[in-house]
Amino acid sequence: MGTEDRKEREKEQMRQLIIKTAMQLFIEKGMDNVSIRAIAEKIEYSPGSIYSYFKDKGEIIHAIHTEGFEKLYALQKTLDGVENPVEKLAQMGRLYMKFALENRDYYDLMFIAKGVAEKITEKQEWEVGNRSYDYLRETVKACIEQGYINDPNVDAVTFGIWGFVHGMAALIIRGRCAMMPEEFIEQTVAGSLRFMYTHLITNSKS
Amino acid sequence: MGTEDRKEREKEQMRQLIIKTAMQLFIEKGMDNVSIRAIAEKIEYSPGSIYSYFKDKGEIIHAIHTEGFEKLYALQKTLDGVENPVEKLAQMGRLYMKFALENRDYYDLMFIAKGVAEKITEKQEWEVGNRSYDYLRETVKACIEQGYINDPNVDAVTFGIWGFVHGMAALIIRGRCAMMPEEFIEQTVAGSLRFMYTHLITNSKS
DNA sequence: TTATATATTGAACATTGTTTAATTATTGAA
DNA sequence: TTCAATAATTAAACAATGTTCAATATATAA
Repeated sequence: MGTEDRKEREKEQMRQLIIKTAMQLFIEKGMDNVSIRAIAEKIEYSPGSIYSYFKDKGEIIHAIHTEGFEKLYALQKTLDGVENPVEKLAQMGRLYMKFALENRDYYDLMFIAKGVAEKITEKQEWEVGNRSYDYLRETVKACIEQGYINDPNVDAVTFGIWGFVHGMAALIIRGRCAMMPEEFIEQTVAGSLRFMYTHLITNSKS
Repeated sequence: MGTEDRKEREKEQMRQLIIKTAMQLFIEKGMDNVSIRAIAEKIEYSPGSIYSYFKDKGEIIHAIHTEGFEKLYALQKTLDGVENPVEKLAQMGRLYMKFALENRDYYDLMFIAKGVAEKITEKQEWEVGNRSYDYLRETVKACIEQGYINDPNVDAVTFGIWGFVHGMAALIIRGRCAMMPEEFIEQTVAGSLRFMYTHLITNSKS
């Protein structure tokens, strides 16, 4: 009797519906203005019901968080064919920034928001994130090995480059760019990325 | 009759007491676990009283936020005597990172936390922050003018360097560094800063 | 059909920021 | 000093939050 299986499937469907609805509301009303009650109302269930599908609100957020990492990794994988590691690094930087600015709620949850990382205790939970980090790290490693980056410390360079792109994204997303007019941000970021890749990498090969 | 003045002074004292107490509790219990009631209890006042000194909780947080910028700028000013702009930039990076990691609650409020920047509508409120940003910008400008940095776009370089240091700080403070063991973080950051300044600046003069 | 397991509900709880009417304390003039 | 006016403080209440739980409805298996 496949009843058990169907039940399982329905449960998973309900979980997905909750996640989807939560994300919709996140985008619509901002991450901090979405209550369990609002999610429940939108799917026409009682607030209490949510708790038979998720332990707490944090678990919903964490599910979205994981979804975001899937999306980001999928984007990174589109660079698989790029042979030159420097070119790959440059493209990855632009791609990462694009992802961050076009999916601000996802990005916020993944890399900025409080109370998300804190609840991850099992190592396996970080896997989706580590996968993306390793993708960057391998590219940096190739740059070093092929003499494009003149620094033997793979981890320091990788973390630095990640920090560089994340830093700009985070400052923009969290509204810390009052020193420049809104319409200049995009070109400034583009200039920063160009500056970084031009000087950090190309120049140091000579 | 100096009664008016004294009243004013007492009011200011009370404001300071509230801010001080709030900051204490922030450090003690974490920024998100401090309620108005907790602050009130600690200073042995009723919760309602707080509201005759601050419009709302955001105003308390904003006061601490401003205090943080004063501290940071004071630190930056200790570099006034450094003549070589590259040296100054390198020291500023280390100093900034040190400030961030040793005053995580302040730093969080200043550059990461939500709902702080959003409430700042008057331009003058950004002054404390802009002062610090300009200090960095002037140093970068000097580096460019003296040929240490080979890129004419002052704003792009400044924003990029800020993003670079902020990015690492933010990732650490918000617990996104699970890919490396805790005890490696410090040396990795030091390595990243060194990498940045070595390659971005010194090399590009030639 | 009936008993058992499951899903869902709505009310309740504690905690939050905030408001407000009532109370208490303080002040300046008579 | 006394007393009215001003200011400061309080306690109670409000609405909204995440979460729990006993009661109810539904679906399943015998």
